[in-house]
Amino acid sequence: MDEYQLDYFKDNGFERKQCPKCCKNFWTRDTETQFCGDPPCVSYSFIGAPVFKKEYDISSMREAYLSFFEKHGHTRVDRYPVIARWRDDIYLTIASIADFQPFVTSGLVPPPANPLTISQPCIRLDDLDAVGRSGRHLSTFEMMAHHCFNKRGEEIYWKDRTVELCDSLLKSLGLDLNAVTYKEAPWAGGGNAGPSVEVMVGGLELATLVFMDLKQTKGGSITIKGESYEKMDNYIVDTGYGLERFVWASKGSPTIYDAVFPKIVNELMDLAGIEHAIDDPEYANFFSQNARMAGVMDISGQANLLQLRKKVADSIGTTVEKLQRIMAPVESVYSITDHTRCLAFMLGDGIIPSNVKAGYLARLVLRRTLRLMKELDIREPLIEIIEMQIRNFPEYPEFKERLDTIREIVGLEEEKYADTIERGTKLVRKTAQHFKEKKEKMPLGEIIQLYDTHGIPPEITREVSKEAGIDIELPDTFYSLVAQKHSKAQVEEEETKNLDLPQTRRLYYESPEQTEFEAIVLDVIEKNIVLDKTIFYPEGGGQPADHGTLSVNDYVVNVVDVQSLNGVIMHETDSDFGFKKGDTVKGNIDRDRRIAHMRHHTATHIVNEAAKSVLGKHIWQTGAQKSVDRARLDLTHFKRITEDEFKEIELRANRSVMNNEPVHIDWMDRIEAEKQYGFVLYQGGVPPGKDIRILRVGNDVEACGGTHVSNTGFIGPIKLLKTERIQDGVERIEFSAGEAAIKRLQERDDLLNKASEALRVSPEQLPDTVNRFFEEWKDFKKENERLKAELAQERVKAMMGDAIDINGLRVLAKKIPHADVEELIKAASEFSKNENVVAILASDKNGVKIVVAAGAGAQKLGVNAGAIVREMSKLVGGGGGGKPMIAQGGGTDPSKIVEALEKGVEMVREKVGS
RNA sequence: GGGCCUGUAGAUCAGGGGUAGAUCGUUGCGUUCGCAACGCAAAGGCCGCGGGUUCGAAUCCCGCCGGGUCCA
Repeated sequence: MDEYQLDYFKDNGFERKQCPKCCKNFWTRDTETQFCGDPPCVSYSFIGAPVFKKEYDISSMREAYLSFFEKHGHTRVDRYPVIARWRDDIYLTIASIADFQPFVTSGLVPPPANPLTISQPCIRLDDLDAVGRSGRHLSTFEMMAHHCFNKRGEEIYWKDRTVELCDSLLKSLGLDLNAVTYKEAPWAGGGNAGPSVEVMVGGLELATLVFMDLKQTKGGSITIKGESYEKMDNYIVDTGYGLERFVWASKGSPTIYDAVFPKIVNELMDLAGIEHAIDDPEYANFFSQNARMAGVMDISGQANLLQLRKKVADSIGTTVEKLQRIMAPVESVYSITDHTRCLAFMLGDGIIPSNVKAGYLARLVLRRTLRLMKELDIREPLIEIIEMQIRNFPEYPEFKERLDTIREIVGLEEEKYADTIERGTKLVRKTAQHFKEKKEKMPLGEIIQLYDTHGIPPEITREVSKEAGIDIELPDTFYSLVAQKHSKAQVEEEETKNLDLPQTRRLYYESPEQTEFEAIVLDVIEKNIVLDKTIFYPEGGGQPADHGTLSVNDYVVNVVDVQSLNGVIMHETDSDFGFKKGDTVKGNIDRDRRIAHMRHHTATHIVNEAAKSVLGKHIWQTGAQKSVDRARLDLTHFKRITEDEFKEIELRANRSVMNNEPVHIDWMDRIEAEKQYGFVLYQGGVPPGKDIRILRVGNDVEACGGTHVSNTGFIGPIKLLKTERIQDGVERIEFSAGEAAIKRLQERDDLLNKASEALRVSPEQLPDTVNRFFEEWKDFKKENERLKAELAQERVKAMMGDAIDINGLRVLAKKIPHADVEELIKAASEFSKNENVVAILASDKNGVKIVVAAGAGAQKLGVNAGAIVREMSKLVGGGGGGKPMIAQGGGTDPSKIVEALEKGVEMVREKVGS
């Protein structure tokens, strides 16, 4: 491939070589260099031998990088949040280029500056197992980058300049340029691809320079890894320089953790009571060997970890056990250091822990950290360590602002985790006991079930089971087995048809009050009609489509749905009457429906703002739906909304209505709007396009494509109906606005009135009266029970004489009119307290009820109450059963009661003879 | 978004179509100068809510509400 034949390489004496180990091509200045520079072909050589002329910490390295690129014509851009709110395809920001996807990279929206430089905090949780152990893995890192967005014919710079900049940056840091190799590594990901080079120094990949110029296209002419691609009109320089790796390389310490967070590592070592001897040569040797070896292997998974331990132990002449004893706690400290930094970013940027979506990832990291802390017996509250991290980031003052909320969240999460573990431990103990008694091993399925359903990590299951006296085995592949359980077929992505039609002019934006219009039919696709312009609002942003009519002359059809396909609005009708291209149609929308939607939509913004002001800045809309008579709004919140908060939100929302605030709508450039208002704009999702519609009501500013009232007073009353917790960390508020709110209030009054009328009291007295009734009802129930028992005793006394004698058994067969089952049971069991008796009782309440009870002596003779009831019940058209001592049954045919009683007696006679 | 588990006495939980249970706690009595401990006894349940199936539902089915948990 000539993709990599750069003039820059040629002019600067580079040579292209092929690595004899991995057979990949690379470029170097140094004629001596043999290998590509990438582990496992080479191992780390920078440990103990820093590659730059001085040491940098995070801040100074970041500053050195950004100012270098500023000096070379780039504009510095502020970092984006670690939660990717401007995207709906990923939860976390995983790379600097993610900030500019999809609209900048696609060319739809111009970049905030071009070329630009940024240091973007990123979170990747894929290799969580390796963090702390490999010496180099981090869950959270800053990707320093410079990006350049080129258009065909308007190129700013491309490959040569990019490599040149990289060279000069490294040189400015004092690197001997002979030490760099540029390894060819074609890149593909996220629907894009292109050539790329990895910048290798001392065995460490310091940066990747990606030249993104291909996009995945069906039938594209270029094939990579089985996918077809074609050239893009926009081609992008996408670089990624690992800030932490640069710091590490500048220090040459045994691990990246010691290089990046020396202070926090030390404090945690103290808290864990570990002698931190990284300055001790023997100790340092352990870790540098470990890092070197780990650098050349993939260590995810237990089996691989053991393999690594063995290699390291062999190379320094010690045992695996000793190595494990020394390394494991320190590795845990490293993990905690990394994880708490991750949490500082996640919580600092407003992720609320939850059991779904990004919130789940935050909880995952949080619980993992708590587990590690427990293993090390660190008693310090987690929040203290997170605060330590936050103090360590003076460059992110926004974290300090949120500290109170973060403190509360972490406290709650710690409690929740403790609860889960306590519940879990009990459950494991019980399960273990169960299998111990059965003298069986605990099946793997059970252990998976404990984790999957109850969140108990397998390690805890093992530990607790051991205490309970049974040993269990855990396969290395435990977590992949869990994953398997959840794996399912991928959903086919819907193919969007491309209509070859112009975008429909949206009259509903131009004159939102209008309810009638004329337009020309551009196309008819089955029952769908496309017009040149429309006032019909297509479903979107949680607002349902308008309904109404379209007519030509006297012919009228109903519009039942309206959808927008890439800006072309389709009016679905309930008739296939032949509208023709070029017809002029008259359209009318259902005005009441539209107005109800508008009221609910604007009200949603107001309630959102009110909730934010009452509950806090962490409140974020995760979904919303409007209809004619109600709306719902889903918000991120870490605990239940209390009654008082609920009322306060309602009050503030209505104040906003009573203030009759104007609603401002402006079309703004996306980048401009983001700069001015921040990502809070994207409450209702991310709209496509260069220009976005900005809606301002009071303090609320959102990107919104819905139809809105022009002044809040038009909304009328807003009645909050209820809150619901739809997921952990997500609260749903339901409310009605305008006429619908009045109707809701009237309905509630009706309910109240009906309830108070039923009890003949005024609504004010209702609570007290209901309480009294309930208490009295309970008393009567008890009284009733007692009386039934008494009655049963009396009946038994009275009926004794009616019993007939069958071979020494006294058998009582009798119909007790109107008695319910409970009475029969009480009487029968009272009677059968005597040894040699059988009670066969029936009543005609609600069909037929039958109860048979046999005394102990009768049972010995073979009398079975259950069997008798079964036979008797058949006769009366039902069924029954029970125990030999007492059984119940019944049927629907009271006329057969006498017959059934005779049958019962006969069955006793059969057993004991006459 | 997709699963799985779960709701029974004040608390922790058993039962899992046929008379609602255990332990702790509570109250009373006994023993004691008194307490603890012990013994005896009692009170305490719309078996989350609403439907359905059934002669009969805490139990089975459906829906709702609440709690927990895993995955993407």
